[in-house]
Amino acid sequence: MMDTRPDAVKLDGAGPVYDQIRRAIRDLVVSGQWPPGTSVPPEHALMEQLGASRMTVHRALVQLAREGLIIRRRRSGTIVASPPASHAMLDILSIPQEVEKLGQAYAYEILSRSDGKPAPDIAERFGLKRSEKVTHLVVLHRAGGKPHVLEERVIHLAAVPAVATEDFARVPPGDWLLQHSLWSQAEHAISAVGAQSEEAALLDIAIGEPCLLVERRTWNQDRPVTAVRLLYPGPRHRFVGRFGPYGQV
Amino acid sequence: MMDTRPDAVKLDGAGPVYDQIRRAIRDLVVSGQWPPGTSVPPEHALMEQLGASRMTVHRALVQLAREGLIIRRRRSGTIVASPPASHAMLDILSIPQEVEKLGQAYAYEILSRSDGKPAPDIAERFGLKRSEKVTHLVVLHRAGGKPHVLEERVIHLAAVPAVATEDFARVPPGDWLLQHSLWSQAEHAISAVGAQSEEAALLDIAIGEPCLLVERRTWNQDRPVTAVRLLYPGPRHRFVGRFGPYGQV
DNA sequence: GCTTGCTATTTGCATATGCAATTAGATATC
DNA sequence: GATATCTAATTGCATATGCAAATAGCAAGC
Repeated sequence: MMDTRPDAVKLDGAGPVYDQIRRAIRDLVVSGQWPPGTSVPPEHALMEQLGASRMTVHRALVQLAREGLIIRRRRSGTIVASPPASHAMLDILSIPQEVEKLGQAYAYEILSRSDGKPAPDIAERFGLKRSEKVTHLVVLHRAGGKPHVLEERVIHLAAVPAVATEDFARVPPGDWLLQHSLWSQAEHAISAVGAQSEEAALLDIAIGEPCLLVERRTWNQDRPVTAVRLLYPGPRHRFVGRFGPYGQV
Repeated sequence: MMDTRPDAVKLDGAGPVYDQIRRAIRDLVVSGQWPPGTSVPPEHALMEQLGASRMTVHRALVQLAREGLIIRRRRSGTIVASPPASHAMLDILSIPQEVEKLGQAYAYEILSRSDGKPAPDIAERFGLKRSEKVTHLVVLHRAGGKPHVLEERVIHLAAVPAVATEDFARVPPGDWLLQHSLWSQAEHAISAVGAQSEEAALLDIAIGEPCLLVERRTWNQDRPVTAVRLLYPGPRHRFVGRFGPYGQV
């Protein structure tokens, strides 16, 4: 057995007791004073040491377990977890918000629209059956007058019937959908591609210029709602995320 | 006042009661039966309706509130929240894990190493002061014999003294650091760039070919630990993440 | 050695109880 | 009408209690 004499848990008197306990233990873990594998004192011991009831200690520990900092097993006790494979959290803002955050003027333009059964190339690009009725849109978003991102989207009429009577004159499709549709699952994929000729022309860059491609598909209870390809030109654009181990912010 | 007659909460008898309640309400929210703004019945009402104690109901509601699905205020009651700006969660695996997941053989090679004060071009690329001592590494990771990703990394000697005596012969630097260093903050940036000549040669692609560039910097309590640039060739590579509204999985 | 079963430890869950904090809405007062 | 005050609804927190479930470690039996 390893020596697992843990440094004492110290409360700071600020806020609810269960949260003081939670923070105290969290700090011991993230500061490395309790490295992974350290055994956390059992509830009864903490209860005595801290003068709190077992349920209060329990509440703190349950929450830490849900956050992934500790692992609890009946009879075996509680140990500090190893930091899991991290997730990078990237904020997904709507495009108008994104541009506004850059401090630039936002504008958009619907370049094309078609309704009904999809053309073969579109069906293939989005993995659609030819029989599924969709609305297909190409939208150019501008920031400060310059092309910011090229959006190509299909919206499933079965999932969002209201799209048939919407012309997207005032609100771009992404934002409109947030208001007029529901989704329960989404999938993102981020990759780098070279701009094709048409895309390059619209984005005002050279053919083959590297672009960030974000492909997002959303479903509501396994029924597809919308799929979108967002093409961001070159090194101009980057996704940034900040986070801590154990998935914290 | 809006009509806020909520559909009944129904338990399914599977697992702990508090979790049945949590799931039942979560499902009503994510399915849209309780749209944002709907008022959730007060604890006493749910308690009677479900035959559970107030603390049990409370536990479910507290958890839903922490997950951001509902908003609770004393006296005002509980309402369904609006979905927040989403985040895309991307799994960040270590590179060996990443390759293994692809079902390919993993290998890596240290292409260069230098210790001490950084050369000017390196200092600039990573935003270092000339006086900070670092170890600078270039590593090529292969999957199934082919170049998978080119890694360029600096490790701060002040934060990780042990790096001075490690040759990374058995474990690549990224994985080694997970074992031998602590971090409390990290920042990712993902962008698309064209391969420069040297990079292209090492990755066995054409100059200018689009690549995904992941730049990650980590700190421990505001002191820099390591910074890395990972260059993934072309459309071969994509980051994928799945998630739901309200930040769920 | 191997398996089987017992026992004590530790966490998990649910309840009942009581009080504190917040505040919407009603009421009283100016 | 405006303002101050009160009241009651609602959530937040902590405790005490009891039992259930899992299981590590030990003991007994083969």
